[in-house]
Order: sequence, then structure tokens, then C-alpha cells
Amino acid sequence: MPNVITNFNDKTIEYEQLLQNFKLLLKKNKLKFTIQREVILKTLYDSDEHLTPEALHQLIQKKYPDLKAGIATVYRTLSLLEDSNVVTSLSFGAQGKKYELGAKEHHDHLICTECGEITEFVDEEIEKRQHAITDDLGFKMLDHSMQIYGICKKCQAKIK
Amino acid sequence: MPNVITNFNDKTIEYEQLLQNFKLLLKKNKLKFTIQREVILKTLYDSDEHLTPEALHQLIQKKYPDLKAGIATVYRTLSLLEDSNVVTSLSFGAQGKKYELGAKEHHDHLICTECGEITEFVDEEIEKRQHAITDDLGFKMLDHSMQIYGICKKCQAKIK
DNA sequence: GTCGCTGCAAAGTCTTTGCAGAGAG
DNA sequence: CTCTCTGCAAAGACTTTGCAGCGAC
Repeated sequence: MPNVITNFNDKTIEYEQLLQNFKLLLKKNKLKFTIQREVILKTLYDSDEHLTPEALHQLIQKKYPDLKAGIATVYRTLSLLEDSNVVTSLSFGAQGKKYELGAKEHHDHLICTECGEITEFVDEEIEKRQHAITDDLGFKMLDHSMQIYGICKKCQAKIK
Repeated sequence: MPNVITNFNDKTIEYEQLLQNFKLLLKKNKLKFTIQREVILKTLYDSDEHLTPEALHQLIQKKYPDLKAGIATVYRTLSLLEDSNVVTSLSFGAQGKKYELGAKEHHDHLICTECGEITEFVDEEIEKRQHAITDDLGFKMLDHSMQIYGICKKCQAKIK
């Protein structure tokens, strides 16, 4: 009986699974597995951040200086991955989109406007309510983001 | 004793207040009150939808055919209004931003990544949980924003 | 009158597309 | 071999900027 890997720190195995799924997906759609596509997936996987196509492209150039991977290919691959629900894109205030692997654990953000510290949190109750709301409206939720802005405990003490 | 206007359908009075605030804001910053600026504010006010700059521009051309108001002025005025917190912008799946008057009651957004439609909602339960979370952490909440991304009912039907 | 505002068009960004050669299957 | 993928550069879409004349104050 195979072991089910649940340890989040053991990224290698998680990535292998991701890669296999990706290859399968490509095969299903008669698409080719290229080094550029693998590198884009791997780089997204290795990054803990939400990346813009441009940032992703630069990161790839830095990590794999010998590989040619044009920005157009990054855009094309991200579209492909997004269509396949492997990655999710989010639009932010400024311009452009940011991408993240869809498989990662979800969390929301608490942002201190004084010191800029960001705390992550997950609240089951809120998650449940979100599902209840979207189910009610027949809306298929793909992702969500929530930011709470305020002043953290430390900064409140500092101000007083 | 003056009446407090709470009726959302009585838009006229609400708009007059908004306009006064806007004029005051302009004066404070030594900016000029122009017909274009008024028309942009009024059109945003009259629209119940979240508008793209382009859509706002077209709406203005349709409603005020004799007024010249270039797209550049729409962009410039929207930036001004956003900096002044009179309007709020939302980024969504496709490209570009949509704007809404910021003076409205607090609400969160449900954003369709297919068609870009934005639905507003408020959920008391979520609001309560947010307070519970921040109180727990000794965090003083100032503001928050929540967006749920997904595919609306219409687009799901379209895709299938 | 002064100085900011406007429309226009040109210039910037960010993203997509066309094409010919490279490469996976 | 075939047919897709890639890099490049050109084209698109959306937004901002420069400038000369216009208009609010």
C-alpha cells in the first residue's frame, strides 16, 4: 500500500505528482512536454509568492541562465495552466495579473498599516460562509482573497 | 430638527451632498471644478454598475452628446477621484479596472472571471467573524476587502 | 490675467499573435 | 517525419503623457 504524503515540507514528492498530472494533461490534449513548460511549472512551484508573468520570466532567467524562455512562452504557458486549472490568476490594484499554483493551501491576510507586517490566517467559519454564499447564487468559486487592514497589537502599544 | 435621509431611492439629495463634498475637495487642493469633472461624477453616480473607464466614456457620450469629454479626461478624473477616496477601483480577471462610488455602504465583491461581472454582497456572519479574529489577536481593524473569484451562473451555462 | 484643465495624438505598458525554424513524439 | 512549440518582433489593447489652446477663478 503506497504512502500518502501529507508533509508539506517534503516538497519534492508533491512536485513529482504535480508534474505527472501536468504530463498527463498534456498527453490528453495532444500537447508536447517541453523544457520551457516544465521550468515554468517548477519555478511557480518553488516560489511561495504570487508572481507576475514578468517576475516569473526574470526568475527563470536567473535560475536557468542557459535556458531560452521568452516572455511570450511564459504568457502562453500561464494561459494553458490557467485554462487547465493548474494555476489561478488574481488581479491586483495596479496593473496585470499574478499567478499562483492552485494547489497550495488557502489563507487570508491581516495587514498592519503601521509596520506593514502581514499575518496569515484561515477561518473555517468564514470559508463555510463563502461557500454558502456562492452556492446560493450558483456561482462556482475558484478562489478568493481577503485582506483585513488595521493596526497590530505591537503598534497599538507603541502609539500609546 | 433636520431629517436624516436614509432612503436609497431618493438619490437627488444624496447626489447634492456628494457634489458639495467634491467641490470642497477641489477647492482644498486648488483644483478647478469643470463641467467634465461634474459629468463624470454624476454619470458614475447614476450608474448602478461598476464601470470601466471606456464604458463610462461611452455612457457620457451617449447621455451628453454635445459635451466633449475625451477618454484621457475620464482616466485623469478617475485617478483623481480614486486618490481622494471618492471612488474605489476593482481589478478583475480580464484586463483593466472597474470603478464604483466609494461612498456606498460596505460590501464585498463576487467577481466572474469569465465575463467580468461583479456582484456585491454583505454577509453579517463573515463581518462578525472578522471582528472575532481581530479581537482575538488584539488587532485593531480599520478596513477590509474581500473578493471571491469564480464563474457566474450564466457563464457556467455558456461554457457547457 | 493666471494657471490648471481639456482634447488630441503620440508614447508607454502589458499581453497576444504571426512566422519560420527547432524539437518532441 | 509530422505537427506543435518557441523566440523574436510586430501588432493589439489599455492607459498615460506632452502640448497648445481653452476656461474657471
